[in-house]
Amino acid sequence: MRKQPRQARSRTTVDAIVQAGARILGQRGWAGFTTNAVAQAAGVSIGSLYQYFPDKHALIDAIRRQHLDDCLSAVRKPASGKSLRQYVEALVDDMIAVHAENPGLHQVLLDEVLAAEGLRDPHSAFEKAYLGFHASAITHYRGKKTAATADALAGTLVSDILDGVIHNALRRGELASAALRAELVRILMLYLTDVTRR
Amino acid sequence: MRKQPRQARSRTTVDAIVQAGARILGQRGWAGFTTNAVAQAAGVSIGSLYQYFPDKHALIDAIRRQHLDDCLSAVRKPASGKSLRQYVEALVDDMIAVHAENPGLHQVLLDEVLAAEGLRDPHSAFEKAYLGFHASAITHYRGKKTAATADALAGTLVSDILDGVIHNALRRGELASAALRAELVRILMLYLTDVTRR
Amino acid sequence: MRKQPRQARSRTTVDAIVQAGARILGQRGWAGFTTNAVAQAAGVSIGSLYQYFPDKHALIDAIRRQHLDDCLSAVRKPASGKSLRQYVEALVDDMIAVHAENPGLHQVLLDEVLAAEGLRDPHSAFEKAYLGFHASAITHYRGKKTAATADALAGTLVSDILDGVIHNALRRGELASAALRAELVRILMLYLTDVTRR
Amino acid sequence: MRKQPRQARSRTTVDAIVQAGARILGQRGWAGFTTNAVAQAAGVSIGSLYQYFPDKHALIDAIRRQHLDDCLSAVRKPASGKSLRQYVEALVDDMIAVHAENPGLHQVLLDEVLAAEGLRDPHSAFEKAYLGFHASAITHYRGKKTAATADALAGTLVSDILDGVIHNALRRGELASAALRAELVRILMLYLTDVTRR
DNA sequence: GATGAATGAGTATTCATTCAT
DNA sequence: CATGAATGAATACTCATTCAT
Repeated sequence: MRKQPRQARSRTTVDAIVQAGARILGQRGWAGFTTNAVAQAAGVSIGSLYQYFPDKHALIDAIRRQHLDDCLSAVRKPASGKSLRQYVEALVDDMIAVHAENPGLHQVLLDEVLAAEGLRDPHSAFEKAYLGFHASAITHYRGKKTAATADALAGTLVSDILDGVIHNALRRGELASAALRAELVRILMLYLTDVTRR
Repeated sequence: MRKQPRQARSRTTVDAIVQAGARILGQRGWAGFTTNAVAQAAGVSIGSLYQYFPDKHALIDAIRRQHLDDCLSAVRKPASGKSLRQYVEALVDDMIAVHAENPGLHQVLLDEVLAAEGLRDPHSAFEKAYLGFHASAITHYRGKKTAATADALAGTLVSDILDGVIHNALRRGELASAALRAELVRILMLYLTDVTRR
Repeated sequence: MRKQPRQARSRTTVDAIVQAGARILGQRGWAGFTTNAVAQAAGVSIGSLYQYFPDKHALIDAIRRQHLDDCLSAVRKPASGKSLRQYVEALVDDMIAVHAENPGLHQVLLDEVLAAEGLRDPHSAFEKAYLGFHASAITHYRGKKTAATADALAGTLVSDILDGVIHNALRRGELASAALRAELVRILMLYLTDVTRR
Repeated sequence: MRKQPRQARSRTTVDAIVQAGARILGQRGWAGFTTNAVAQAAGVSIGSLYQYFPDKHALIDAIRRQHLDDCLSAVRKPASGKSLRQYVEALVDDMIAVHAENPGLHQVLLDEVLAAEGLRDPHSAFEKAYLGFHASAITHYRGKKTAATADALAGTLVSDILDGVIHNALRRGELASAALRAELVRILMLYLTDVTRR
């Protein structure tokens, strides 16, 4: 960001811009996401937008950062005290909930923005943290001996399966399907049971 | 297409345009995909491009059509005569192979183009055919009693798992990983064994 | 024209092009008048069109020449043997008839083409001939003493009045109005009676 | 217009664009009237032009609107207090004056723009107002009984005669001719005297 | 701090014209 | 003679970004 908002007033402005940006991105997609449109939707002049964000890129980053934080909190919940089934069900339900909230935004951020912006950075701090949480949950259920590499791999698979299934369900408008939710739980149970038993 | 190429010469031109378009889309992404850039990369004047494609959209369509045909042929292979394990291994290997060929293009076509073009049609003829092949393979391994709905759901899950895992591996540059390939086979075996036994 | 059509076959081609051009100009206006469109409408390749007409300009010229010849024949009819009223009525009726025939073409040729092409040459052979016929008719009705300058001026006025009234009636779609025809006759009678009496 | 100019600065810009547009249209005709040319002539960037006019069409409209207002004011002068001769002379002189001012613009707006833009709307508010003024002046001179239809027709004829004669004089570069002016007055006097006496 | 007018490089698209076959 | 594929200059229009007020 170009300048840190010091007064409460500008704090509000920045928030308005980020929120308006998220809304526009979700509703109109990448093509409709223009800085002028965002500024107008935020009820702010284009000049003000550029006072806080040096360029379009920075604005996208801010939107994504906020979005990823929301996602992260869905997998950050500790596994301890839950059975494997309870953990998997909570995980699936939380991920579905996060994506159901603002479907458009999720899709665009993952689909368009990453690619369009050339920010496909697969080793971002976020992704590391994200996959790390999955891995440590698996380690937790394994019990005796540690198998860090195997758990990391399994965590990645779990994440990718969730991503693939939810993402495509979103595309097909079937995210609310109970059958799909049950099948997703079943697959992850089969896989994680097998992994933690090995 | 605006006009059918009659002479061999123009057939060549059209092919060159589509190929150049696919290359540019894969390498520079949606943002770098301009009609002028494609024409230049194809070694053709911009006028020639518009002689065959009425607009940018039509060119994208042609590129996608060709790409989807390639994808489809990976799952069209009959399951009969193979054990479930053989089928799954072939499926995984074929899908990985198709995506390894021109990584960028796949990602862009799935990620950006669908969204940017507003063509997120989840009920396209292609998708129906694609999911249909998965479902019928599952039916094949089930044996006795038919369970069309369940097989369709399972087929969708298989497709989405493959998509999620391969897609993200592509992003991380780990598509060639043997460990990942093995894990993918394992998951699908676990799932399909369970499904066909039920 | 680039080359004189010698064989009957090419004579036909040239005619087809000119007719197709007139049709397109009348129907689609100046904006829709493209060389490719004319060639296609004429059932001829664009290459053939350029074999006979060096450029678009030459094609327009040919169309106009033909059209002006049609117009000219409406005022070329001799005045002798008719009363002034008979002459005026014939003149008005002929002019209306010529314009009613292919309304679009007339309008475009006068309105768009002249200006668009920079061919506003007010001293063209055609215009001289055209105004000359008007003037000599007036001289015919004057009787005794000649007044060449005055007759030329009056001829011009008659021509311009006809042009203005018919042209605007065409625009308003009221060319068939009997009231308008009567009023036009009345004006010209009033004027010419006054002129030839002076 | 796309956006209302709020600051004085942008008011100036809009005026400059409209004036430059009128100048270019008059001098170079429809063909030379490109948005880039207008912007350059106005000493303004092409972006600024599009900030106020959504497209070329809107710019033309603005130019025409201004022009028609000028024309209208020439026939809006009340007839009361003048003799018929005085009225006709004033009318002819005003119309000639209006057209002499920026000859090219008038011609292009009437000839090319109307046709090229498909705006040949013969029942525009402007035309109605315009013809209405002519008609009411005639009614004024008629005296006793009203004859609305006849006066409307006569008004149309007066307008068309003026249009035809002035328009063609402009084409021939003879708009300043005193002889022509006298002849025009004579015709209108003959006609209106006859009409109002009936 | 906020505003919005101004900028101009860049994009899709058209169409008159040429020339190899 | 005829064809139509190829050309590319030109045009309308967008949008990220700057800066005077």
